[in-house]
Amino acid sequence: MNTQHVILGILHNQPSSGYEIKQYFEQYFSFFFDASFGTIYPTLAKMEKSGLLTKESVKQEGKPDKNVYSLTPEGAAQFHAYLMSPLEAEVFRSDFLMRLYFGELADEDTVTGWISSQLKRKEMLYAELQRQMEEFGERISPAQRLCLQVGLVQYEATIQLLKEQLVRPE
Amino acid sequence: MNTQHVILGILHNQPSSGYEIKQYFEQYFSFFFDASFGTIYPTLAKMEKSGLLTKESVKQEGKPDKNVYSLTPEGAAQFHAYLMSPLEAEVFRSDFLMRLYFGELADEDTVTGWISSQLKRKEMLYAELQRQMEEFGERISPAQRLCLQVGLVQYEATIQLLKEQLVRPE
DNA sequence: TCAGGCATGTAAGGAGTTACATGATTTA
DNA sequence: TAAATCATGTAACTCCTTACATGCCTGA
Repeated sequence: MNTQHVILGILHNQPSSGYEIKQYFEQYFSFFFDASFGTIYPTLAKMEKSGLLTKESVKQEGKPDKNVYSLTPEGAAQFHAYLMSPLEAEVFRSDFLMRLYFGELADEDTVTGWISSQLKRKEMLYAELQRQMEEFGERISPAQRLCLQVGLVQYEATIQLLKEQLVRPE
Repeated sequence: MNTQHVILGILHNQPSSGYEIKQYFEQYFSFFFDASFGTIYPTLAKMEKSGLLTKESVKQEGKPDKNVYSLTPEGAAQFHAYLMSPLEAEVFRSDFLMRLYFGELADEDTVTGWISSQLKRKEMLYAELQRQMEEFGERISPAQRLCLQVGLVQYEATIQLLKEQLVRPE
């Protein structure tokens, strides 16, 4: 799974510009994927060149023009091929856990600082997912709901554990 | 946090060869970090060149020679500088969640297949963490124990949710 | 008039993977 | 003698990020 696959998926739902694709990432699945403009724009250009997308310039009122991309039949086929390909392993890399692992080498206050800032982050992400579940929970597909739930239960479990740890460290 | 920092941490505990460092990754924190030989060996060479490590060739009985690396004072200083630097955000990229998100575009059996293979993976990782907790739980530091616990509670929560989903999909 | 949002792009570089290449020793 | 484990390394490539560059429009 790479940026190209995600772009295919988004454009399968509706034609969009690079800017809109980035907003989509941030709104709907920032918790398990992200990509910068420095990836998105070159990827779109490459995909158009290889025939997966078509570009159309669209004029807007009170805003700059935008390039709206749509899937070609080849683009749609490529996306379905991705969905049929073997599931890839998740990538998880945690600076927080690495520091905990080597925590003996730092003083206690430093370790507590890591735990409380990690807790704060998780709480913010959790609140954002809850907001999304309240806002979209009724309208989205069962699979999309499960997607949100996976995030929610993971954050819940982590938040609870980290809170306990701060109350009675040991 | 990158491979260099992790190598510094491991060598802080004990001098090791590249091969041993890789084994260490796999045994103790494969669930939140990994790196291939193609990263480890060039990184070790670079670190030696820049004065963070010293290399010593060690002969072994019934095995090829190995290059054992040790931290220099500059290496130790660099590691402590890393521990004092701001905590970085976790990186999480999930092919599984991405597919769920676009799940309407695949048929129901395919989605069920993703869920059950994801469940199987998580169960294996969970079993491995449990084994580690039983084997090392008494001997490791509180911070290292917390590290394992974070993995355990996240996997537990996810496994439970995915199981429910397979029993009564909706 | 200036900050902020909208919009697109490029260039340089960092970090990592996979595949290849080599070769010793041990065990079945 | 073949497979598995131990051990080190390189080369090509992929993918991505950051920083830079540009410019329009809106609202305070």
